[in-house]
Amino acid sequence: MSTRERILDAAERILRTRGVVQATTKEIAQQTGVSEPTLYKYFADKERLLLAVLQERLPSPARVAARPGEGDVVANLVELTHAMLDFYQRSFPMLGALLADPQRMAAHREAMRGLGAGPEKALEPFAAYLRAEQERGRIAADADPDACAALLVGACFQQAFLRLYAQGPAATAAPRSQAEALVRALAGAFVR
Amino acid sequence: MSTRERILDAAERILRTRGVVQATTKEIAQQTGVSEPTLYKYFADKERLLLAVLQERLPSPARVAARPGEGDVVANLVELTHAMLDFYQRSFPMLGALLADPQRMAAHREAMRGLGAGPEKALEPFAAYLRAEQERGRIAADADPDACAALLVGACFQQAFLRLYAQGPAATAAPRSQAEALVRALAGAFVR
DNA sequence: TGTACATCAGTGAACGCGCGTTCACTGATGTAC
DNA sequence: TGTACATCAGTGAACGCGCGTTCACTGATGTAC
Repeated sequence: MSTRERILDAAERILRTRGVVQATTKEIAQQTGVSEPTLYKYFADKERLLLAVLQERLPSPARVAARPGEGDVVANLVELTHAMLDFYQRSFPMLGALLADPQRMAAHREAMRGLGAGPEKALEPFAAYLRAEQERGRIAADADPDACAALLVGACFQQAFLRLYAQGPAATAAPRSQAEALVRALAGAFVR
Repeated sequence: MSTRERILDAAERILRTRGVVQATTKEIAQQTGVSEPTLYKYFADKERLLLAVLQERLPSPARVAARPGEGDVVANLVELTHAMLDFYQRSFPMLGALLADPQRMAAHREAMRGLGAGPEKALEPFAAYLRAEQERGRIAADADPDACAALLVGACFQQAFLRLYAQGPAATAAPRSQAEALVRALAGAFVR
């Protein structure tokens, strides 16, 4: 693995487990196993290093795997929701680096816009799946796929935060039953 | 207003608009209109000052105003949801100070526990309202008030974040139509 | 009422530390002939 | 094949700056007699 990748790995790990405050050049270099000047061979300054971590290691969530029309709609949604809970729990600590500094957040937003990515894109695959099932008539025709996606994904987002808040960086994964409860509560609204 | 309050005001304002990174003792003192040593007359160190801001200025959301049994359930929920969107949008930037440092988050959690408060409490009034309406038969008996609250409040939480991400610290308030869409999507599940 | 002293909010100036960053360098590997 | 040089990843040591924090102090207000 290239040194650059190892640096990003180390920085990501520190961001996740110890927060931006602790993400010093000294710490990142140490965890990478190189000297501090080496960081500057690969990144212009610390800010660019952090932005690179946030761009390259804050991926869109695992692509929605469920195939519309196959299996049970509720079961598929539970699967997706469970994955989403896990995804947000893993990536939430990194959002701290964005919220800690609006200028950094703006820089990240611009960079993501150039790539057609960003946190708002996390809702889309969910909404797309719902729309596809709707076309197949497995979901009520008057349901609002975007709003339903916002409800489910939003709940995952917050529940992930609350879990992290309660348990800290070493929080265990949310149980499947939590995803089931959320989907069941929503499903009454549109599943046929 | 006491100096202590003015210090907290200034620190809160900086946290909201410019992030923890910019929340230096120099900046806080300047915005308060006092010298830096004055901060130490009221707080043992900077960390305690920040914790005080996070404890005293990250209140529980406006108490749920809707009276169960009165008015229209959907209309009441829209009102609450709209208020919730606004509440999270205003308080989200301060979460950055918590996510930036897990130790700070742990300290905050312990302090909140002592007060019987914390971010997980934001769901409760919502769930309580739903339960009360359920007892009155205005909501389906088999609905899950806690899960429904998690969906609605969670969506507010994430939508507030996305709005801040897109617009920065000076983000405008979410339109009522957004609250309506969320409530309508969920209401099909349980409103009688 | 005046005088002597105590209390207390607030300050200017200084301090040390740790941070991000740069400098001049080394040692290994590749390349030309 | 050996020799001379170029390239390049990585480093030890140092630097300056800004941060949080402390010191010894001031000036206003309250209190006793």
